[in-house]
Amino acid sequence: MMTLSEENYLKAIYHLSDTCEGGISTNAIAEKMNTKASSVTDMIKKLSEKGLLNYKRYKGSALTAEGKLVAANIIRKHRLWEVFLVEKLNFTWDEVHDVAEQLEHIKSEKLINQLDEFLGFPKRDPHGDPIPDKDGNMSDHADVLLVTLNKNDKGIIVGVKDSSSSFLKYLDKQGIALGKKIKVIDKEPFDNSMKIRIKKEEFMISQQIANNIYIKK
Amino acid sequence: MMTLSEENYLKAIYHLSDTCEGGISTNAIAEKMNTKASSVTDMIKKLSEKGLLNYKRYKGSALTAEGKLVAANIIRKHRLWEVFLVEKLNFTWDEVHDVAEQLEHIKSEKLINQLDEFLGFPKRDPHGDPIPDKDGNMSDHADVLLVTLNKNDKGIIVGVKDSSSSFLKYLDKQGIALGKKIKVIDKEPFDNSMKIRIKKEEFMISQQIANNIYIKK
DNA sequence: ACTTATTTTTAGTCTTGTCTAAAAAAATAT
DNA sequence: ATATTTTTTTAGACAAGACTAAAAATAAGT
Repeated sequence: MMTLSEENYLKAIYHLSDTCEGGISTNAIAEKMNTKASSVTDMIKKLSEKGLLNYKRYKGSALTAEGKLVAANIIRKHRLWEVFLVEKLNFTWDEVHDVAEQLEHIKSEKLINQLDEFLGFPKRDPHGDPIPDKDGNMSDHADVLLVTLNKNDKGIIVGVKDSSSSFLKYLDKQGIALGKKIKVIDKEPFDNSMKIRIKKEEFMISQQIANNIYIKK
Repeated sequence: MMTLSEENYLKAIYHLSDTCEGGISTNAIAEKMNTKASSVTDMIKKLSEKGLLNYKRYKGSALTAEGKLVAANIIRKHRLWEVFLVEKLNFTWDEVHDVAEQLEHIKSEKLINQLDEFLGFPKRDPHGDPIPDKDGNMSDHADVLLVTLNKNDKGIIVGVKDSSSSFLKYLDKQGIALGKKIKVIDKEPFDNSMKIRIKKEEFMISQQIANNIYIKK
């Protein structure tokens, strides 16, 4: 049986593996977990002994197949609960994260599979992130970041990279939501800011914003 | 903020206060919590310092008003989740307890109030136990145990005292469910076993069974 | 009342997960 | 190549919550 802390470490390492290739550094984990490197070293030893990750002193860590499966399962739970909160309990997409962070640790196979069915086997969470299946497989974010589009390109908004409450609230205010059609009216080469059109309305967004929105072309 | 362990102690003491009047003994708590008396002493001190219960060495413990409120809130969450599991996720009434035991510790005011609304503000959980409102008030079990009925008495099954999986499965097998009309055909004075009728069907039940079923006359 | 039994508390230890401070290994710079 | 900086690990300590063993307070028995 997995402790709460172990689960959180696995999840963090899984997410870090997405961006960085190769072994994950102890410091990177410490930063993500808001803890100290020495604490990470201890936990890494423990997870390593359990066969959930591979690690040699002073080299980075990498999840084993089993470790990945456990992590994907936690993420599956997190994202299914997020769908539940938004679709059934009227939460907004910027409110769900903290609660899902708790719910993801509830242990019951039946619970999560029934929840999946109850929600109609959703493929994405409210932020557009893919929901892994029972075996940890999920449709990749093959989609592209808005910032990579050029003048006159069109697409559909399918996800966000940053799920912070403040970012999501900004999007709500601008009328930027998943599923909306978007067209790049103009792009400023100097700072990569762009003028976009959503539903007849045109406005400017900075590169920082465009860098956190996924588009399906 | 309340730890998981503190919450479980409060809940246990709250439940014990239902049956026993007066201060709850350290040993009684230890037994209910499956732990040792010495551990209970430590926790009692902690809860006492937090103003959640009153205690003097070698005397029993009793929850303060605030302690009761906290406990009732945990029970509220537990029972609402049980309703959710049975009504929405197709759990049977003997499967819900362990999962609800985990879910009851999720911290989010909004979550529980939205869940309450989503379920249609239920008044009872799947075992017939009353669900406290936000202020900790709940309709009492003014109902009577089946064992107290006499020959030819009639009533409606409204709850169970024992919620163990084995007991609930036995009831399912016998066709004994909440809401069913019941009539006492005969009662054996020697061992208090009774012959009862539910839906034209008559059968015998022992005192032990009759002692764990609540009836509304 | 005084001895015996029970209950409760204290004292000290253990585990998990954290921390700080210092040592060791690896990476970088000159 | 050697000195310096950065990263990682070790060593030792601490808090929460549990345990065991023993002491202290209360209750019961005769």
